[in-house]
Amino acid sequence: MSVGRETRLSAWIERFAAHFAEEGIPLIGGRILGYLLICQPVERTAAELSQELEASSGSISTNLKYLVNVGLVTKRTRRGRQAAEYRINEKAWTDFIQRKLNAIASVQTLTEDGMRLLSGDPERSMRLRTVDHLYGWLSEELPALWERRPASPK
Amino acid sequence: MSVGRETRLSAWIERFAAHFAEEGIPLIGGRILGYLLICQPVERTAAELSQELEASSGSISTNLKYLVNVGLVTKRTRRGRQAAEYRINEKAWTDFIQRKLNAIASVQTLTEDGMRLLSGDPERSMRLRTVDHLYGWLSEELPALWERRPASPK
DNA sequence: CGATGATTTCAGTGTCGACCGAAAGCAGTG
DNA sequence: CACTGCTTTCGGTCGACACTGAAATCATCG
Repeated sequence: MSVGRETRLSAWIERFAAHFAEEGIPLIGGRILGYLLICQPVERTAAELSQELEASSGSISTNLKYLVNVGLVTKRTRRGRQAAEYRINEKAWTDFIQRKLNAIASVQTLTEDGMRLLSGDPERSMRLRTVDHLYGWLSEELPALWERRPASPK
Repeated sequence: MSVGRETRLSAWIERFAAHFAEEGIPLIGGRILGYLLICQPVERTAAELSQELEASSGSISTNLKYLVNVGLVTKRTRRGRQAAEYRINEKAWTDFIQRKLNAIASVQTLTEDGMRLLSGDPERSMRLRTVDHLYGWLSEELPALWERRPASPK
């Protein structure tokens, strides 16, 4: 007997959340993200998320605040509605990824500073030089690559 | 009165360790890494590291094991020496960085799977599609970029 | 085969952060 | 202005994990 689509979708959400948990995003935050990417309709209130993801209202609140803060989720309030509605902000994923690439490239400032401290001692700076060389290249190429990123599909 | 070079180097090590702590590497592990990148001579025993970095023998042992495991540090034992010597393995930084790039690109398998689960429902897969599009591009370009990485300096 | 000096193991401690749920706060409505 | 949801705040719990230091283990040497 085969499992239903919704079951498989919630398993997918869990995998999705697990991935981002490894990157430091709280599990519940990752679940919200995954859920908002595939739910229908696209907007949900905090209460609905709490129900659907079986998480406390407090956790939902904290994580929504965080996600709204980094821009991945947007909050919308409407006159005549006491409940705010949250939805995915697809646009923000570019910034999100860019931050990750920058984090990698930023090691270069570290290695560069180290090289400076070791200047005049080529013997001793050998090891750092190898590492600095690599990161130097990355800090050139990653931003350049990023510039060439494609526009969203139509 | 100006601070000595060694003082500034140990401040650098601390900054270095702090950076990698954000990426999930234990503080002491990061210190070992930074220290081994700039110490003279290049090899140190666990006992020396423990002294120099003011960390317990246990922490040093655990972290060295981890670093040797991921390849960033190599262990060398010598006949007639009871103490093993540890040193930086510059070569391993390429793998280390590659793993990071792969981690980013690997989200694509996630979005791809999600798209599959939503096939036949274009309306609902809109949001995921945007994200999948971006990661699809990355999972093409990052490995390609990486292929073009420069060789180590002479 | 002790003795020595090093490393690893391990139990215990402290810290930190995710999560919960109750209480307070905040619209919007009759 | 009280009432009805919904949201945020906040104290408290729990589990993970980095770190320590002592004890066990291991390798080399006399």
